[in-house]
Parts: sequence; C-alpha cells; structure tokens
Amino acid sequence: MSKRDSPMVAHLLDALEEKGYRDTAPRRAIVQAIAQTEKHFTAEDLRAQLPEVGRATIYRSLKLLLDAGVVCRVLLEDGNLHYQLSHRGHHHHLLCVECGVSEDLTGCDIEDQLKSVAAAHQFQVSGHWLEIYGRCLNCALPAAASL
Amino acid sequence: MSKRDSPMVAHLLDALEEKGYRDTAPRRAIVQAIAQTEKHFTAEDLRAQLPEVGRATIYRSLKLLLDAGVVCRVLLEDGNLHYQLSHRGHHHHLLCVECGVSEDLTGCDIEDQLKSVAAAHQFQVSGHWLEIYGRCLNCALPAAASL
DNA sequence: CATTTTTAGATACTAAGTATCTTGTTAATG
DNA sequence: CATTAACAAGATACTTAGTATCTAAAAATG
Repeated sequence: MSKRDSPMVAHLLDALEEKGYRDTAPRRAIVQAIAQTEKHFTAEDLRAQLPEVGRATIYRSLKLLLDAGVVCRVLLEDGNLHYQLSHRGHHHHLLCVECGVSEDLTGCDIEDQLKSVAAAHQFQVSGHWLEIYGRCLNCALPAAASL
Repeated sequence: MSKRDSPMVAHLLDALEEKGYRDTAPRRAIVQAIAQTEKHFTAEDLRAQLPEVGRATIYRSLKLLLDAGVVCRVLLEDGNLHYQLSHRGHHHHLLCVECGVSEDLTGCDIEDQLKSVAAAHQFQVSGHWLEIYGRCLNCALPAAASL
C-alpha cells in the first residue's frame, strides 16, 4: 500500500499530467495496477483488482491513458480487445497465445512493404493494424521438449 | 421477394450445406441480405433489415457462415469488429475508411516477411491479423481534386 | 473563502454476443 | 405414411465492454 511509486507509475502519471489531467487517488490506484502487469488486461480485470474504484472511473481513465499514448489496445486472436502498457509510439506486437506476454516490434520494414503493396492496388494507406500470434521462446521450448 | 436466387446466395447456402447445415427460410433470408452488400456490416445491421428473423438466429447463422468460411470478420480502425463476405481463404483487407468497401489482399509476401521478422525474435508464429486502412481509388480522387 | 472546473461514483443504457429453454420443423426410418 | 429423433427458431435472460447522464465531491483559482 505505502510502497513508493515505481518509475513506471511516475511515468504514467506524468503522461496524464502532460495532457492536463490531474493526479488523483483513483487514477493513481489504476495506474499502479497497470504498472504491475506486463501482460494485457481488460477493464474488468482492473475492476476486480480495484473494487473501491468506480466502474466509470476505470473506463474513463483507460481512455485517458490511451489518449496519452501510454496504454494501447491489443487484438487477441479471438477478436477480443485488451489493454496493455505501451512502451513506444506506433508499433506491433508479437503476442504469445500461451502466456500472454507480448514483445514490441518496431523499426521493421513492414510499413514500407504495406505502402508498396497498397500502391499497386492504387490504395492510399492511412493506417493499419497488425498483430502476430504465436509462442514466445519460453513457451515454445517446453512444448518442443515434450515431443 | 420472389427474385431468383443469385449465384452468391446459392454459393453461401451450398457452403452451409457442405457443413451439414440445412437450407431454411431464415437462413436464406440472412444469406440474401448478406449477398446484397459488398460492404462490411454488423449483426444489428442485418437485424434492422430482417425484423422477422429472431436475434439469436441471426447471431447463430453468422457463426455458421464464419465457420463455413464464407463470411469473415474485419477489424475497423476504431476497434469495432464487423462482418463481410469472404471470397477466399486467408487474406487481408485494404479497407476504405470513406466508403467501407474493402479489397482483398492475397498472394503478397507479407507472410514470409512476418516469419523472418519473428524468427529474429525467436518467436514461433501461429497466426496473425492485418488490416490496412485508407482510401480506395474512388474515394481518394475527389479528395485530391478538391485541393 | 467563494466560484469555477475537474473528477468521481452511481446508475441507466447500448451494443455485441452467449446460454438456455420451449416450441416448431424437417428428415430419416420402420 | 406415421413416428420419432435431430435440428433449427424464437423468446428471453444474461454477460461483457463500453458510453451517457447526472449529482456530488474535490481541486484550483481569483
């Protein structure tokens, strides 16, 4: 409870502040909960962890954090959208279907390729969404070993 | 009403039959409505068009059509999932944010590239989801002309 | 310290989808 | 062709994710 704010918590609160949003107790609680998970989560997951915070507040805060760019949405293989800490700007995810951990993909040449493919179709690209599903090293190894 | 079944309608019903599902009046109505749209749609869009068909039947039939592979889901830029006629197996969409029409992308080398990118991260790819947003030729032209 | 702005929480509502149950239809089979 | 078993439809209730609205409580500010 009285644990000192982690750098991540401070970073998230700073991002809110930069957008003109106040640092309040419920937001701090939400941000602390988020900072503790590396995996993706849903608004309801947060709610279960923070029964003292109102439902609307959780949804509102998630929207603020999305808006501030410090949280992003991940599309799961089944079509469900979850939330996740966002470390960088635009990026893609290598999402492990086993453990839920995701690795960011940046600086790859996918963007360029999209542009050329789309150009061939005379299509003017304004954005895209890419998720890659599979198994991370940790989850792939035990599966291979047990064969 | 008494319009003869289009080839598309026949194709969709065939796909259901192949999976062992019957050709019934409600399913025929749903399939006819779907065959008439090239754009993506929601279950509620169908419901508005087919007030005589029960809600559950619409959702159930959509699931059957997805299962049969003749309808697919498209992720909109805002995170909403819509449905759409699926012409081929696995493919991606160039989705026009203006008119909603989508063009299929097949036979491109994105898959290969994903594999090599993932391999570099020691990630074992099992699937992916890619949507590309922008303007189709028809919608891009007027915008450019009015500059 | 009064006033304005922001935020919180409660609550109701919408949208998308699932689950369950009863009834109706269809198809298979004796 | 009548019976029965399988399948499908529709109603309804419930779940999940999210939005909208309203009132009250906090903060910031003059």
